[in-house]
Order: sequence, then structure tokens, then C-alpha cells
Amino acid sequence: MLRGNYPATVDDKGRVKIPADFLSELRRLGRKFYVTSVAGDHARIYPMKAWEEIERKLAKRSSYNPARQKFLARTNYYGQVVEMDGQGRILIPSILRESAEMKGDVDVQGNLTYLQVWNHARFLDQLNNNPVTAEDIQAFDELGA
Amino acid sequence: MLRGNYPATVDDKGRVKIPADFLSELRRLGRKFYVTSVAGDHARIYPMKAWEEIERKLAKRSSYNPARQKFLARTNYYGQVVEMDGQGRILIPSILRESAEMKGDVDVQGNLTYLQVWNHARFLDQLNNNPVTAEDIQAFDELGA
DNA sequence: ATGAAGTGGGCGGAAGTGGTCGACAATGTA
DNA sequence: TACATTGTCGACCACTTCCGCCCACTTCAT
Repeated sequence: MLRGNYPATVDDKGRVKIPADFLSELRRLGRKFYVTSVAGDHARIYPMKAWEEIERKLAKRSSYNPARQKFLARTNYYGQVVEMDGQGRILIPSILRESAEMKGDVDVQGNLTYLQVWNHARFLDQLNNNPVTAEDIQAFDELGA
Repeated sequence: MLRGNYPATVDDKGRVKIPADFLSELRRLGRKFYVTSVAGDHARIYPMKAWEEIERKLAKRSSYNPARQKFLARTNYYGQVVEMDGQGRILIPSILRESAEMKGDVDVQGNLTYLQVWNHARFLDQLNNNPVTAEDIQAFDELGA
């Protein structure tokens, strides 16, 4: 399982270093990754196996299913299969880099089965614009957290 | 079970000494801990087993459940898996350290299944700004306390 | 006085960063 | 069509920074 936040940087070539704590787990899952996004506001890095799992589920739906069409239209647009280099870095496709404003400071976050990469400032905005409500607190409480 | 309050300090490297009274119990639960926060106002140190229990509950909810999303966005952001060093100290992730103003005097508190770490002054403010209400008293009473 | 608890800090190896070089594709030119 | 030119990207190399690990000292309680 992938969890936790690690500050990182996107260099001029658009590469991000995968934090060492994720490397052993990711290397275990294979060399190839699918880097994509639905909304273009942040990048998601799926180990190929995890992405294929999603594709399997998509394939079960009719090709005229609107959700399938919208999902694929977006993930195809931003998506690209990439390999990690010898230093443990992954290249973010330039379209996605522009759209998600990823240069300089970013956050790499484990999200159980995949990684998220956010422009640091943009992620903070997200947090602030989605305040925790009283109902949320109650839901958290049910988790025992 | 973890209980009681212990004054401690966060050193320049961001490490907190775990009070000796907690050590035997924590060592029994494993070497790894998940250090995180929901609101960023204080740190929580979960033994990995306890955190995985929470993740199990989260996994039962839909990934589009707002509470799940908000919870994970925050705990992923502040969170990091850390190991205790040979002297019984734990490193607080720098993002969380800044956000919760943890340098110098802090309080380490047992909270049954996890530890809380508060900036000392901030914790006192919390106490003073959240007076005990009549409803609280009633809830206390139901505990038989 | 002695041992346990807590604190500070040095050091080496790992992690992270920047950049060069060469292969190859894309485009332009005779 | 053959060849030159340019630009991009992957692979690799070298340097710097950081932090995990360990050692040593101080403080406190009995």
C-alpha cells in the first residue's frame, strides 16, 4: 500500500523523483507506469497492473456508455505509458504538466494503489476550498480515527 | 492502552522522544508508525497496525464518498511512515511540524490506540477555548466517570 | 553512585538534483 | 530520394544534500 506525502520537484525536463519510500513497492509492481489524469488538475501515476485492472472493468461496459466514453476521452488525452529511469524518476507528459501547472515544487502522495502528483500551491487551495464539515467529522469518528 | 500526558521537546532535526512509559507498549506493536494529522493543528502517531485498521474501514466506502476523499486528502498530505530510532525517537514530517508549530516544548499524550503531539501553548489554548458544556457533562456521566 | 531516561550532534551512505551525451525522429533542402 | 539539420527524449554520469544511524554526554531518580 502507498501512503504519505513527500515534497518533490519537477525539473526543466519534466521529471519527478519518486520518493525512496515508494520505490521498493513500485519496482515490485513492474517497470512501466501509466501517467494520466481525469480533470487535468493533477497527475496520477498508476502501476501498469493497477491501470489494467481499471481497463478490465471499463471493458465490461458498453462502448456507448457515457461514463466510459467521458472517462476514456480524458484519460487518453492526458495519458502516456512511461518507464522509470535509472535514478527512479518518471517523466510527466507535457500536456499534463502544463494543465496541472507542474513545475518546481510539487507533492507526491501515495493513495493506496497509485500515486498523485500535485502542484504544491494548487493542492493547498484544494484543501482550503473543501473545508471539513460537521458531518465529515462524524464520519471520521466512525473510522475510529 | 496508551494514556497520560508527558512534556517533551522537538529538537532541531524534528525528532520527539517517546516517553519511556509508552515505549514497551509501542515496541510490542511494531517498529513502524504512521505520523499524520487531519487538521494540521497537532500530530498523531499511529502504530502501523492501528492505521491499517482505519484504512480497512475506509476501503469499504466508495472512493467518491466525500468524507473518505477529504479524510485521505488531509491524512495523505500530512502523513508519512516513519521508524523509531535506537533512542526511542520519532521524526515528525516537516510539513506537519510547520503546520502544527512543533518546535521546542510539546506535549505527548496517550490516546488509547495512538499518540497525540501538541505544541504546548497551543494545547492550552485548545483547552481554554473549548469549555465543558452541560451536554458534555451528561456524556461524561454516561461513561460512569 | 549507578542506571535509566532524555538530548545533542557527527558522519557516511543513500537519496535527490542537474546536466551531458548520443540515438532517433521530424523537418528542411538539393 | 538521399542527405543535412534540428530538436526531443532516454540513458547515463557526477555532484550535492540530507537524514538515518550511532556515539557520547547530561540529567534525574532511587
